[in-house]
Amino acid sequence: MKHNSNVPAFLAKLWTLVEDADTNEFICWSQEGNSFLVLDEQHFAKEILPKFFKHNNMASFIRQLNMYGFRKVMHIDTGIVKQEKDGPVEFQHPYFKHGQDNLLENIKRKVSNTRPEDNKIRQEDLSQILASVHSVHSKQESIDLRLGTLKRENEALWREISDLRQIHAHQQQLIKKVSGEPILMNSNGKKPKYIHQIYDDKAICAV
Amino acid sequence: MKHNSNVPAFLAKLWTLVEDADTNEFICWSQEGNSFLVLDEQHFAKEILPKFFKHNNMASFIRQLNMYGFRKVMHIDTGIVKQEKDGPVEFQHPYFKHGQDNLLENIKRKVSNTRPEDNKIRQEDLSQILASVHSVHSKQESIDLRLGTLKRENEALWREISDLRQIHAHQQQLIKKVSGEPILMNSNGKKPKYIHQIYDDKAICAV
DNA sequence: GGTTCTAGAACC
DNA sequence: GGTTCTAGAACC
Repeated sequence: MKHNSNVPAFLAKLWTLVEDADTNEFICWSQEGNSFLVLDEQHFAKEILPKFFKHNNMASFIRQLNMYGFRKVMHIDTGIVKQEKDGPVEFQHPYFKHGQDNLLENIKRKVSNTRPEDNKIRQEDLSQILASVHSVHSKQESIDLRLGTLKRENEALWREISDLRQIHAHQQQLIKKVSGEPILMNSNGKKPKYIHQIYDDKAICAV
Repeated sequence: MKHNSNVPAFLAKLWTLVEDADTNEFICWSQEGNSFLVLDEQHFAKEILPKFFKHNNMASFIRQLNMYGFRKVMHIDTGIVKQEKDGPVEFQHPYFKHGQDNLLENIKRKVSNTRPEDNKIRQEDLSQILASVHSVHSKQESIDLRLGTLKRENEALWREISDLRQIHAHQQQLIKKVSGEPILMNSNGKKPKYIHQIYDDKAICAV
């Protein structure tokens, strides 16, 4: 293995440990070479681990293995035979294989605080969204009020226009009767534009 | 200790284990009696644990302790003296005290999936809120359109009324000129109600 | 990045 | 509720 490679210290030490024939009594490659076995857990933890790491706890060793994506190899019981409780522990990683130290650089330490940060962001999002909902809801209420006012005003306007048109028609009739010709001009000298003409080409939906 | 009490099996076994003078060599009360010590972790795990539990793993024992709220007692290093790595492990719980088995019933196993459920609920809330926001937003857009339409219609109506009033006024003048008296009645025989009278007591805000 | 204590989650 | 494997988080 290249010692100047970018392989983390833990992986380099683990590789050395498993490769080293002197410690094969306690930790070694499996038959297939795609996993490693710890044969005497107690002795391995107390005697071998401190020679490579700053502790002698199997738990810390396993924590590191999991941190780098190693998985314990479960020995499924084939039928009746009960799995021996004190058998060797076996760990495996797709890029940790006998004789293929070039794969080691593919093993990545799991990065922390991805989920905690996500949760915090989610919390902030939640607050922002709630504030936004309340804001939109308030505006909607005021718009609804305004809409109701406008609608009533509008209806009143239509009624007044209806009334005014009738008055106008009656006056027209009256004037026609007395003068013989209708008056259609307003003060601007232009023919008035009726509302139904303005909206002839637009659909007016009900409120 | 009452054997018919509602104390979980783990706590009952742990209490027995710590109390039992025969195992004091491996697990016993601390001097003050407010914590317990495991003196020879390796022997304790492999020889004592399986006599009380269905395993011989210190990790499983510690997992249970944590599950019931026990905390490891940390031995702070006073200054220069380095803490011995292989000293006894010590665990403590406010309701686990020498000679006070009546307190045991206060020790509660931590219930699981409180946080996961919270997160799931939060996720569901988030989805519902987002859907709600989109719904309200859509409605707001349609109301805005409707409001714009009504506003323009309203303005056109005001203009037409203005025109009609002018026409009416001119006609009045004309009729007055020719007949000597004004015509104010519409076809219903009632006096028309002008829009400014309807809204005299209401403030009309701008859109 | 390493070590330690505690917790989550799956399985029994 | 117990056991096991893995992960979170704090501290170094």
